[in-house]
Amino acid sequence: MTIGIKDVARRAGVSPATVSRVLGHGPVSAELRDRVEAAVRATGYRPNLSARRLRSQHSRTIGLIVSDIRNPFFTALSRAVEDAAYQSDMRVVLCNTDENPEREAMYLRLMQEERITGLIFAPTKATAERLDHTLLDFPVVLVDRAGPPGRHDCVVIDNPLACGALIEHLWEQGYRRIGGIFGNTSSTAVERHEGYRAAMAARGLEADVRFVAPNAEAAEAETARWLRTPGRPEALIGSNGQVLLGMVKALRNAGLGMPDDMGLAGFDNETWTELVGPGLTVVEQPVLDIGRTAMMMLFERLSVPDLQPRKVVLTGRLIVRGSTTRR
Amino acid sequence: MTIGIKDVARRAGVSPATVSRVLGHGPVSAELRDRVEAAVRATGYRPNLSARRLRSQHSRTIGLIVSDIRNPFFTALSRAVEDAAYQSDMRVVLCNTDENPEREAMYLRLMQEERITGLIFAPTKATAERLDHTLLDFPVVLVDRAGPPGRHDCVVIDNPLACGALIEHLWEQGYRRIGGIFGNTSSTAVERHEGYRAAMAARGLEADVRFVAPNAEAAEAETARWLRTPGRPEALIGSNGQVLLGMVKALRNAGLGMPDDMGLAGFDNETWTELVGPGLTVVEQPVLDIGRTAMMMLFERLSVPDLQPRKVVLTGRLIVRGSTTRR
DNA sequence: AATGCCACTGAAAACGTTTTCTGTAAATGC
DNA sequence: GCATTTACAGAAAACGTTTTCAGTGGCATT
Repeated sequence: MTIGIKDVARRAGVSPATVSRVLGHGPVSAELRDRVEAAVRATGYRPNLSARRLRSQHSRTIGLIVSDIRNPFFTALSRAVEDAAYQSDMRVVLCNTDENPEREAMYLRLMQEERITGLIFAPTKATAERLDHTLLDFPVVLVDRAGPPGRHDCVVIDNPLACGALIEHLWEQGYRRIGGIFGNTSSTAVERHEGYRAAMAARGLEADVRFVAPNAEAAEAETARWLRTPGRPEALIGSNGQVLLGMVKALRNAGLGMPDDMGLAGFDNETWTELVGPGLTVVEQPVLDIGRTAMMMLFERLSVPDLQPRKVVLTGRLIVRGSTTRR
Repeated sequence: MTIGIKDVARRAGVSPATVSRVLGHGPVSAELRDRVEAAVRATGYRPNLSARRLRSQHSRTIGLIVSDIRNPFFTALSRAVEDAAYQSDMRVVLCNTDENPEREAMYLRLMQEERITGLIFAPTKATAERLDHTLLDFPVVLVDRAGPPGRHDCVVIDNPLACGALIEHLWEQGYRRIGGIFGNTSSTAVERHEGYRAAMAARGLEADVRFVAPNAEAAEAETARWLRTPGRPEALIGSNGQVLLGMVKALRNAGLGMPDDMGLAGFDNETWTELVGPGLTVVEQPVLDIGRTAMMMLFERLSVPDLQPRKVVLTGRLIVRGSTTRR
């Protein structure tokens, strides 16, 4: 049916082995190499990757499991990973879990069946804790979210530090009653929450928080509810870009202006954050670096499998905009 | 090394063929089926997809090639495609071309090597014209962008109509000198440009357009330049979400307010469009429908290969917001 | 009691490659 | 000038499945 390496071989008057060697940089004389290359062009031959992977026993594929590809943080991440992968002549298979542990399990199974060479993974808290690298036959690099210490390689940002910077900035701007809305599925939100709590406590301020599913709809609903309760905060922080987006919508619907009616700050320097109202104060995460670093760590682990698990901590950058600067 | 179907077979005391049949819904007695299933669980067996694909000669994989995964239109599309695919127990392999024909060619090659069962593709003008389904051994559905008429299945929106609605609305709001910024790589931008031109001509208005690479940076630069020239328009339209984003930034930098200093409208109802300034007037595309329809068409074509190429035209929805309502 | 059919099972071939193993001729070392 | 290495080429095995082919035994039909 479709043309295979044998057809090319016949046409070039050589054995299939020789064709394979030409394609795979084996030792072949110049003359035969020319003949084979001509035959490849003439026949329009395309290698069958399934056969190649089966025989050679490596898939040259890396898996990338994220919680939501519609979140710009993860799309940027996936671009970084993909670009790095293709430079090493590797494919990427990308999956969305919607923060759903069942889907995470299903995709982990898929990754095993694909016999991927390595995985980059942003897991929910639940599976991060359960995740056992001894059951997986490929290395894993956790990204954006850490698991239990010392179990997996991971690359994250310093969330407590970043949250501290956020609170310090709000404090300097004169905000005192500062509330927070945090996601309820990721270890990252937990860390940010702890950073928030510590920074508040250090200044003798009282913490006031809500937890929501980390998407805009949930965050908007929760914020709207909060705004209607008496004694609401003077400023709010949101634990990621999607949450922040929901909060902005709620403020807008409530007719509250930033920074005076309410200060607002959060995480992820998404394109729209500089455009909305007076601009949103955010902590920018070095997404591209996170992606590239994750790939590097993966490759290192592949070449030296029994390295100690390493944790790389990058740092976010505070971008101050009008949503929190009231004087 | 890793456990295969033979190991399962040995453990269950049956032949590999029987195990395969249990896994693949073949006819097997209840007793053996139980033994095999127990053995599968006990061994933790995971099928090898490469081997399976090689032998069975179908990959159960559909390809999705888009121009930029960071564009929310395409991420939404990819979610729709992915969800539909997984419901039919198919995988998706997703690729970014950056509107670069070389990358398009490379990914088309990859798709052949993966022996995908079908492709959903948003091509640049250049490759849409060259694309020859007779050279590809899988069906293709073009999406968002049409090729030469009658060559491929495709699903698009009615761009001239949508552009007409935009111009009509601006006309009603009293705008007369209306300029447009259009992408220079896609057939979609061409259609929108033509729709704009026709709608302007129908009202005796003079067209005034610029073409840019369809990304925010290029659009911002071009808009900034345009704003500095004398006799600038009273309103502008942008041919997609990224272009629109760049235009907003340029207006903001120039200190021009909407809708009075400048009216602004365009395509793609991205999350931020309702948040920026008085809200942006946009044509919303039914992305989810586009994705689902594309998958449906692909499946239909797979079951009835020699259908005539069909073009499905959906319609956009005009969402009027403050950026163009000045009274 | 012979025949045909059905439901199930195993042996073996097949999928399209890469890799190992074997062979040959030329080149090199003494 | 002989032995040994080197450089290349082909035959055949192997990768882990699915599928074809050929039974086998039981049951129903004549």
